[in-house]
Amino acid sequence: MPNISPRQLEAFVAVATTGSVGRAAQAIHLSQPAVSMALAELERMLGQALFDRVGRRLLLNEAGSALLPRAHEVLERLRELPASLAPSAAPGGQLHIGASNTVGNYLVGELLGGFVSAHPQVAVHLTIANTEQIVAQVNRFALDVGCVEGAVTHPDIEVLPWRQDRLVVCARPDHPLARRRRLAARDFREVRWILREHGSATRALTERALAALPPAAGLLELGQSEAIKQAVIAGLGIACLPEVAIADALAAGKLRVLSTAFLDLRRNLSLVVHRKRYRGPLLQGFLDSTRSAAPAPRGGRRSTA
Amino acid sequence: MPNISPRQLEAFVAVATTGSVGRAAQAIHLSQPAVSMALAELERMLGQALFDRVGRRLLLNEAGSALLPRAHEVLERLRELPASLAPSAAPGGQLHIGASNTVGNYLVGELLGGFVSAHPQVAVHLTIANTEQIVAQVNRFALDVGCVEGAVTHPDIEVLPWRQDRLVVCARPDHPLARRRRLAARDFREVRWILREHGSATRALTERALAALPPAAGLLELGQSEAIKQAVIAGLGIACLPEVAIADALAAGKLRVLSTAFLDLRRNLSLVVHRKRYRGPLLQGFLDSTRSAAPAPRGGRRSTA
DNA sequence: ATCCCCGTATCATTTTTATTGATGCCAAAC
DNA sequence: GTTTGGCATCAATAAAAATGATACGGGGAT
Repeated sequence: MPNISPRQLEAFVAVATTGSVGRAAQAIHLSQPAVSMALAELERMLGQALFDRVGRRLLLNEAGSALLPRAHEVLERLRELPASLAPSAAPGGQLHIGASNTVGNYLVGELLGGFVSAHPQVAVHLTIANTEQIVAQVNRFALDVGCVEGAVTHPDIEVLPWRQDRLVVCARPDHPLARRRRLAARDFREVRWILREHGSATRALTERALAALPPAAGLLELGQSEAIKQAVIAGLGIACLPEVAIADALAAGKLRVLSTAFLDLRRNLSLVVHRKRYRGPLLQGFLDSTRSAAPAPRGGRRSTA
Repeated sequence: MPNISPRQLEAFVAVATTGSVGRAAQAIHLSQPAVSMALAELERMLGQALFDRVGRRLLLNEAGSALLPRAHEVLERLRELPASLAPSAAPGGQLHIGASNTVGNYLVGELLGGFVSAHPQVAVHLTIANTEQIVAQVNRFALDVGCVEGAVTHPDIEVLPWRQDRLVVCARPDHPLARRRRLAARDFREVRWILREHGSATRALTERALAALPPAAGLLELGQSEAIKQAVIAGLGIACLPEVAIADALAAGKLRVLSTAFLDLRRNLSLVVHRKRYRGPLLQGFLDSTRSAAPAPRGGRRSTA
């Protein structure tokens, strides 16, 4: 009775997460044939294929999906063994976190601050991409946890509410609309909007808001919130951006928020985790840190308990 | 960074459970030097000893005790991987159950019946020994679960109440005491008692009862309940035995129970499991099966649910 | 105190296993 | 139809582990 080796599991997990034998090989520092053979041997022992070979692509099939969480867990527990003996040693491992654009750029401190200071020996990898990509990577175990804006509805993904976020419409202080106290929808005729790219959750929410306004005079599409902010400051138009993204520019007097009380621009930021993902001490610790740190308004003050 | 191999864990677990490198070697079908080297390599990688070498004996030290449950769990999860893919296949593994003398001999059906019929492919190993030995083996992971009579108070052992048991005082139907309706303590002067050996939980409880009675006229000590039963039938004396052990003899009219209502001879039978033992589907299934089957009053009748 | 026995640790050799680089093969893109 | 990119296969090599023999060392017996 041949036993499953950790190398085979490692190869399988790597192939599943990267989606290709070649990338998996370089991810775990092995040659391509080694990974191919390890995977083949694993499938032979299990008596069934873990991937559907469609063309030159490997797609995780049902059996593979069932195995992936368990294999991942076994490997992680195996890696945790040495650390579990040092009594009070910090875990010291790797944590792969994904974040959407807004969160990753402007809420990094709030998201990671408490955790990294409490666990200095942990190597944290932050990947920034749009919601869809983050969720996909969490789903195939390439990321341990994601923090995104959009509402996620995937059966294998668990969504943990983190905090709320608000978009605001902003303009240069000398913009005509910026001088007025109260605004109505019809005031937004003939303005030029600057938007994020398609696929962005900020863009999606902005478009929902724009539907309630008169047609825009012109559109400008930029890939980054920061770029949009600079464009608004330069007077190229007005934009709808996360308030956390323009806090500094508001304080500096370079931007002004328009009073668009008639628009509901709030949204929920959530943490997403694979439901069957093994929550080791590191991952669990991170999730706990976000739950305890989230209610605090600012990072400067520390709670006593 | 050298990784821990399953072989090393297997060797470590085997040494920990058997208490000797040699026995561990033959248990996992390896040569003695192989186990010795695997263990040495594991300790080298962990940077600390798992056993205290006192003389020619290996005693699990603190670090080893911390590692054992985790190592055991990793190995079991690894073994479970193949089975987790077959959708509705029966688990099919090994389950090592320990039982004290009374339970193992007379309550086997009640203890194992429901489980083995529900899981035909599971190989069940039943070890019979006294309470102390069973607990010791559960504690060093040599047994998955034990079923004993005595009260266990070990910090690493979890005790799950199973069912109650009762001892009864019995004699031949033609014994002078067997003919009388009501008995008192003083009626037990000048009788010959037949007891179990020292170390037996039945013996301990019997002695507690005897302390409330007049001194015995004579003692006879036998190692097995069945032997005692036959001795009582042969008229060699009276005995205090589990009622489940003499049920058939009572029905056959070969024995009679004395009405000793003034003695409290009830005791609790419990399942004992190591607190940190990984409860895989097999072990968990067995524990569940005992909890659901226990409330049934007798073995002859089957409950519908 | 000394000898003997039992069990573990160590050593060199052999056997097995895994890894590598090269090559064949197939499907998709041009 | 040709080319490209990627996975599977093959023989050779390198690494690791298992084995049998042996050295070491602590208890128990005399």
